[in-house]
Amino acid sequence: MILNISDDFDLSRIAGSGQCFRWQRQSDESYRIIHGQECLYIRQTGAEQYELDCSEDAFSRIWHAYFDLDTRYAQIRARIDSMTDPYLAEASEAEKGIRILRQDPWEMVISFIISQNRSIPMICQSIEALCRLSGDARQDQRGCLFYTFPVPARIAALSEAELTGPCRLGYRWRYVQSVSRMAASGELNLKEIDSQPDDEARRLLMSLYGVGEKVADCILLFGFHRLNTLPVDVWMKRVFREHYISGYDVTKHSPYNGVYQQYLFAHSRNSSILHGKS
DNA sequence: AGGCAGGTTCTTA
DNA sequence: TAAGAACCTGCC
Repeated sequence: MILNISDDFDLSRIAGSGQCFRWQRQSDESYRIIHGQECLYIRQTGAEQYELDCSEDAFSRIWHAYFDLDTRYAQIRARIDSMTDPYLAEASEAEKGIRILRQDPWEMVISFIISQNRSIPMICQSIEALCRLSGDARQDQRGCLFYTFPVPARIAALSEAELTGPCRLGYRWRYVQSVSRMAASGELNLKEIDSQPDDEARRLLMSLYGVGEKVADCILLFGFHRLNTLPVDVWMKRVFREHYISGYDVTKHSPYNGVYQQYLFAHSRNSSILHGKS
């Protein structure tokens, strides 16, 4: 189907934003996206026009929500005051097109535990191996095989050798196993966490083995769509150090601290790659 | 070849 | 309560 989107929507920026690890750029410029039991190919075909290889029905059932199309990111950007916050204004203009996807909470828990101390390509490799090992094989619209993200019990059933070998989790394998066992037994209930306010949900996530502040915040922002959550990693520390000497005012950026973080994070990485830092 | 990376845990004071 | 070491692994 052909879709018109007038709000911010940039596939390559979303793909590179560090929130999703199962987007694959194809040779024809489209992206293959795996989400739940589904696989989607999407390609930009005009200024505001996109081609999706799914039915109208599948789009309104699944992908509309996944891309968070009910949220107006241009409006969220418009709240930024370029007089008092020139750096965020610059970053949001440069990185316009990023959205916060509504991804599966369980997938986000495991993905961000795996993400610690690693680069994006390495995270993608590990997740792909994990899905290949314990997800369900399915065939996509183009006849290619893809693997769904494994449910807790399936990950819990994997051995140390499988988690450290093909999945290359290293010392993180214990974290992944522990959380998977808890989720499989019901001791960890993500729906229940989702019903809690931000600070309580954060506290519960941080009680999990292998989940510290940064990972908990990523899960809140990308898994539970808590748009006011501000994950702070080395890139954000650099932003604060170099551009917010007198302090970063979270109150001023509420309730969209998480969205603004995405602009600042992406801009920091992109300009440092441009200037050959890193 | 040794340091470092998008982080957390565990140990020690 | 806070600082420091250890941890997988790949890359420079």
